[in-house]
Amino acid sequence: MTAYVSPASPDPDLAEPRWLDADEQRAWRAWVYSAQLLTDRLDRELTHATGISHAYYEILVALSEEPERQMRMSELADRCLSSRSRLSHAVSRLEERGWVRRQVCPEDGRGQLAVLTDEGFAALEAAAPVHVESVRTHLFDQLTPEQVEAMRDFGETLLQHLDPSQVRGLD
Amino acid sequence: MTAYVSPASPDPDLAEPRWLDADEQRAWRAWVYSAQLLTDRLDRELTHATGISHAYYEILVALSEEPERQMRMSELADRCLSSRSRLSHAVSRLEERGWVRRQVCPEDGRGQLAVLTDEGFAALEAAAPVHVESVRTHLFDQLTPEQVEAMRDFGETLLQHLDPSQVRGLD
DNA sequence: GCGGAATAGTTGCGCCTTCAACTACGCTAC
DNA sequence: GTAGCGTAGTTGAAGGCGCAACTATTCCGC
Repeated sequence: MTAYVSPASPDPDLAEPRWLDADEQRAWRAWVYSAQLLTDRLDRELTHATGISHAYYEILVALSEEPERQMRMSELADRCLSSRSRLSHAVSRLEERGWVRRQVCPEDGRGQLAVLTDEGFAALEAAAPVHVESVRTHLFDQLTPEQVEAMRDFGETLLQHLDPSQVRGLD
Repeated sequence: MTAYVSPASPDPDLAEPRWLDADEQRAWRAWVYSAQLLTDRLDRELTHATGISHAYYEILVALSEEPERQMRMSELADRCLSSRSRLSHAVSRLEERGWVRRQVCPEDGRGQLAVLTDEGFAALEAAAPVHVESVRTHLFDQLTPEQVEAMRDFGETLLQHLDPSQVRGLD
């Protein structure tokens, strides 16, 4: 830890970069690669088997978990880690499929409610088994219980830093 | 483990879905959220500070690590977890910036070599400190050494399943 | 060598996402 | 009540990416 000490500057622009050592590099790359491969694989399998991308699937799931199967657009965007713009476009596409419908919010005339239709719920019910099987195959079946626990710990630690408000949504 | 046993069918389409229990659900969500938030954050910080997206950055890094700073298009695509099409598009953009140049491969007339230019290398050198600082701030600074080790273990396990050929590239 | 299959890479189209500009409504102060 | 500001959500243009179709070259059997 004393091999190289850069001046303790408060401004990262001026300080010597805190480069990764070989072990950190390896850990970092293992994470980047595995995370991208896993998300790509799950998205592709879901899309090809059901015609629903993971992004759209997440929207349907979020709505289905609400008591009335409806949500304010902004809440839905936050829940799905989506920008408002992105969600707006996505809901338009889902409306075209007849899976979601927009409705003005009674309490706030500016707001919109996204409502999951019965057709949307049926589409979700059809897609869910496909998705859970992918997640089992490519994630849980590959891991020991200890690794699953480590994954949870790791994920929650990061989540606490990156977006503490989402930690509450884990149940 | 005996509470619910579905018939052991070889065909996932016919078997009862292997739903996630509450703990698995929680671990899964923590991972999905944290992975997406982290990749989004890193990509955004890099893009805003340097004008280079993480996808483009990866291409420059891969080329810079080669002895001659050049690579066959297909090798580069594999290394960057990119489709050939995607890489071809990306290299065209990087060529427009003067950071990469295409060159026919002497050994194989079908092949192309992507070559990192001096300008491209300079752009990478300017961007690297920004990126490493983001990775430190949002990842390593948040984790204990044990969590880093668990992250590596987890990543390598998944990588071994999803794309064993990439395991060798970790160094 | 030559015909057919396989491989390397590119291209155009369409969908998705981002960004900035925009509309519409609500809230507060005066 | 109305001016001004903040919030909710939408829109259109521009760029990234996947897919399928395409060209060009090499490989292989004969």
